[in-house]
Amino acid sequence: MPTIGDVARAAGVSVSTVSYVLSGKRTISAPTRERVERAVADLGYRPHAGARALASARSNVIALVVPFRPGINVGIIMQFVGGVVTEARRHDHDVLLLTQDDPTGIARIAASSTADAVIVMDVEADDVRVPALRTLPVPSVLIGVPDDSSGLACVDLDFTAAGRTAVRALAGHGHRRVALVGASADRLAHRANYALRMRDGFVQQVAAEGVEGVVVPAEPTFTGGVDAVTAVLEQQPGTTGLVVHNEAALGGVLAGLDRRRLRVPADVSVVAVTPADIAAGLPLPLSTIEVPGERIGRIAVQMVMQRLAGESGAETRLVGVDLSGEASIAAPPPAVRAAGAAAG
Amino acid sequence: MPTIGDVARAAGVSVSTVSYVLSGKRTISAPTRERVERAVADLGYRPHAGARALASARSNVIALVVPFRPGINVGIIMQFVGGVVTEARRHDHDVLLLTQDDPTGIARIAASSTADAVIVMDVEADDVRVPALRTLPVPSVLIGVPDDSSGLACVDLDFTAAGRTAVRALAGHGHRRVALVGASADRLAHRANYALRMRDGFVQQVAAEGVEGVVVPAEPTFTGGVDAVTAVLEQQPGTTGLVVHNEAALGGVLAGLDRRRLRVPADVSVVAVTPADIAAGLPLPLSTIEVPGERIGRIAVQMVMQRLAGESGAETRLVGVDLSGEASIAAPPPAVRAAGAAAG
DNA sequence: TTGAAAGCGCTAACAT
DNA sequence: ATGTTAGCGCTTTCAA
Repeated sequence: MPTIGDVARAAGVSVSTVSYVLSGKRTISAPTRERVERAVADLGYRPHAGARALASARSNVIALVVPFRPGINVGIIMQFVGGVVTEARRHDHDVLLLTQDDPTGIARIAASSTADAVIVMDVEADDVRVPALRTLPVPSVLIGVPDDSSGLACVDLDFTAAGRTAVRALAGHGHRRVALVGASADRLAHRANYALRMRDGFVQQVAAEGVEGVVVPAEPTFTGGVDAVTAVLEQQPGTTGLVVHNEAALGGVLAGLDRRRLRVPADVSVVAVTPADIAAGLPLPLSTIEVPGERIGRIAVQMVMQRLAGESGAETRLVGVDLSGEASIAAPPPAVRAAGAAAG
Repeated sequence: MPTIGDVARAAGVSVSTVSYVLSGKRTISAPTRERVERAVADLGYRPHAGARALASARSNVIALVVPFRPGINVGIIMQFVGGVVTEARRHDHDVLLLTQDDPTGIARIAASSTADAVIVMDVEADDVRVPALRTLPVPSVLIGVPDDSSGLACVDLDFTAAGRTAVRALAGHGHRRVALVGASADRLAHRANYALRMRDGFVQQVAAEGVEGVVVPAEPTFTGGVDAVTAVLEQQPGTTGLVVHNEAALGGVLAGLDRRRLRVPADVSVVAVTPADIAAGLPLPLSTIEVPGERIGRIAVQMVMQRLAGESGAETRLVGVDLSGEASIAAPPPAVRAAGAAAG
């Protein structure tokens, strides 16, 4: 591999000139720049990443902590990751993968200057990693919002708004009994922040609308969705509106309804909170509140870059929600509406 | 951040002694080692990754090229990635994420000594990246086998054997008309190697058993599975055995059968080629040929480590398959069997 | 506008 | 068994 010295020799300049041509931190005469650029191209020169990191105290690497535990919706994870990697490359950074179950990973990466910053996915409300992030020698950005977000940079979809928006839409069409088919029991037990906030928004708007509502966890599998439908109808007979915040269970939910001869939306209205491509793969067009995973990943990187540039500190950014269309929302069937009113 | 010099001073030894204690490349007296280790712990010292990479010509990073294109089964991807990261950490390496659609990524990472080796996932039969891998200045390992694997290190499930095993099991139970519900048309068009080899194995064994078979692509969605069932029954009426090699469509396939009142396995036998956890999430117990994604990821890392140690060169490792149980395989229904025999 | 040279923190000869 | 020191390849003062 050629070094910066080889390039300098080939171009007939000093190594510092080559360095400055590459970094653009000094004005260089056009002829000199050209000679250097030609030499770089001819030799196929790439700066040695380690040497650069050592001299500049910047690795140009972002560490990303990805959850691999079961009960995780892999689809949305991949979207986040894709957004992070793409945006990082736009800022000339690479992404280093860390897993949740490597407890010392973050500290190791930061203390060894392997990465300039850390992005942590799937943050729990009382996440044990959060206190350590506050004292980390490199900036960090969380995807998700812990209970105590003081001093932290967080970004996520506004799940509370998602819950409220979904219920508002259903209630607006006359539904009086609604249900949230949400994250798995395991995720709730771990207090996954998105699951809690979704539930809060759902519950708040149920109260605000004066309707009845139940919250049912679902395993992120086909079977989980089928079982959730059963649970909903047992726990709250006459439910006509479903909010499904569990992409992996969505197929099962629709199958469960189908199996009971419940048509969507004639008998039951459904609002899906899911990445767009998952919704597109389902047998029915669905009214969807999109979870823009890729976009959130990109924002996380932008927040990292701001912090590496010394701008801004603690901040929570909640991406707004948007309910697309009325493909799977309609008024509840008259019979049930009457029954619901009678029961209420 | 403390440096190796700070540790040396605190322990009252030279920097090289600290370095050797850390690397274990020299025998150190017990008392000295203890003093150094204590100083390392007290100061919370971590070697600077860039400095180490510069001095040792080793970054201790493996680059992993992950596909993010649509039509990809994210579940299996995540399994590979999890296996790679876990095993890499066991060997004191970190994993850098590269995406398929960063065409210069591999060359950049290798030429800049950012990574010591590259693992490439989702290799296509005539993958354009393959020639470049042969001349890369760092070792590479492919997950998947291209048409011309000369000079390369490859690992994958033995998909040909998977196809044959599935057909053999179905034919052994008396099925005369079988179908492969495989990868998406898009993946086939790109000549994804696993899809081709699965198809080859299926076709070979269909011929060997003297039965009839069709191959139907399926989009990796619920709808894709439903549609595939329709296509199978149109293209080959009386089909009683299904081999499904498309985890994301599996739920849809079962739903499609259910919708036609075809019971599994009383009317139709099903062999699923899928990661174990996907099969576990489905409404029926399925006879499964497991795709051991995590294990293959681990093997890829082990192959990397061998090559970094200077051992072994070109090699293709095909992980053997195993058909678990007969939960969803039974003899075909008599009526159909007779019809099949009549038609054959 | 350019060059010379002092580090950055570590590894691995080369000494002893 | 341990210490000394010359680099590794780059960035960035300090000079000119």
